[in-house]
Amino acid sequence: MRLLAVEDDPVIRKDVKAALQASGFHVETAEDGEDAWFLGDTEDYDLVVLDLGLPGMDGLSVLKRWRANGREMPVLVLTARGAWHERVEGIEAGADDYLPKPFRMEELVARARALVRRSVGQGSPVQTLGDLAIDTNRMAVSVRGVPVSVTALEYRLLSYLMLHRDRVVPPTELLEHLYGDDDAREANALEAILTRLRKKLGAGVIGTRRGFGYFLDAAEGRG
Amino acid sequence: MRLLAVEDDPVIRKDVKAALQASGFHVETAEDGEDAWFLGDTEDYDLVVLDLGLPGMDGLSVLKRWRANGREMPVLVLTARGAWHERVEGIEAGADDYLPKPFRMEELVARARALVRRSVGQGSPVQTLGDLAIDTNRMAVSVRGVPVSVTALEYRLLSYLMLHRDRVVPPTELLEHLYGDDDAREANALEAILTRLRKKLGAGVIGTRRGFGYFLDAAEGRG
DNA sequence: TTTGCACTGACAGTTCACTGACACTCATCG
DNA sequence: CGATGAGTGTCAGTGAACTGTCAGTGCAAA
Repeated sequence: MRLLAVEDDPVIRKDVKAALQASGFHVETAEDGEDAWFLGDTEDYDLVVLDLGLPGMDGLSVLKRWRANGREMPVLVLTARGAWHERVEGIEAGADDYLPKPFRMEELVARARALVRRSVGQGSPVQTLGDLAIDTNRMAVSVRGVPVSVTALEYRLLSYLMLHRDRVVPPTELLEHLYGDDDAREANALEAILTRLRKKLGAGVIGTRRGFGYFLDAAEGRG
Repeated sequence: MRLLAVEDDPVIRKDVKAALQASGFHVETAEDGEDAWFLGDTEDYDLVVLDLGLPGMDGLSVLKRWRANGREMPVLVLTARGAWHERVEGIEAGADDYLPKPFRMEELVARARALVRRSVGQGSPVQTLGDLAIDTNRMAVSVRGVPVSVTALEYRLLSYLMLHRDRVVPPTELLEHLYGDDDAREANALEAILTRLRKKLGAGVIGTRRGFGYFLDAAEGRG
């Protein structure tokens, strides 16, 4: 899960980042409206947490410009306490949820998860790409219809690649997703998981772009 | 059965909670629309009892937002006496049943049970999966037609797995369902119940997906 | 050819789930 | 009131599955 947190207060920003990272998000941050707008417009995030009170371009304007440019990622807006007009304007500008300050970190995490679940979990719980199929309800994986037994880490790695099927995912990002910053492992741990997973799935499912990262190979099985 | 009761009047809330707990529901409560919406959007309930007259966000808005977000749990709406327009609006907003105030607690319990039964079993109170059969009226369990005597906790665990037969249920969720957030037990308590239950049901009924959770094994007895 | 990233198999430590034993609580009954 | 038994949580031990590390190999890019 790739997430952008936009918050100008360095203390809150640090706390928010820590809490979201602890619950498995890969968190990037922006401090002002200009940076936020640029990142949100050029990068692909699964979720954006956006403070409305920002220096430079204010949050509402950022959100409106994203939506005007067709950026559809879910956005969770942080508003000052009691600022009802901000909430209404936020919803109208295209926010998917709002959270009034001050808030407990657990609440932020819960809402973030709910938003992601909602945006991801629409439609069939079975995602397919080429010969590969992942049933996110049963945590089950199959290739060409044949069930493949995968472990917890293997499954998380695979579903992350499936979620970001449209790009090459760097190993650092995969490591962060699997372990978080807290207990970092060596890069080789990731390679070990990949080796085992490839042995189970067969060749050609997970591709490598040397120096950049890994990706799901859609060409396999041509469709 | 996990249930959310939304009611601002503390006296009624207490009575409702007591009555529903006495009939076997695990009851959580919310006092205003904001809390209700958040809980209903982030937690998984088997039933919601919702008073329409609430401070903050009113009940109808809460219900509409749940449905707009794809939350499908059955909702029983409580309306003021004679407020016909509220009932109509409630049904249109996605309520599954309504109950005009004042009401007798027995009636509330009866309707709550009916709603859960309707949403779970398609009319029949007996649900089957593979060799397993659960009679939700009698709280009776049988395997291959042979009655099995189960305790209260075992039954609740089993019926919850039956309710969510289409997915793997994490142990944390099972713990929440069995005990609620209030008095948490160690994960081992769950495993103890599972061991006893499996001994009664025989092998192959309840499956484990290591690192994810538990599920009812439909393949057993093939049908 | 050189360089360095990526891959692999083997191994060992760790974690996870399961299980039996025991203790505690509570209701029932004499 | 005390005995009894069912139900259930906790503890501790076990075995198996999982996974990180290591050491060595392969291979792509420059």
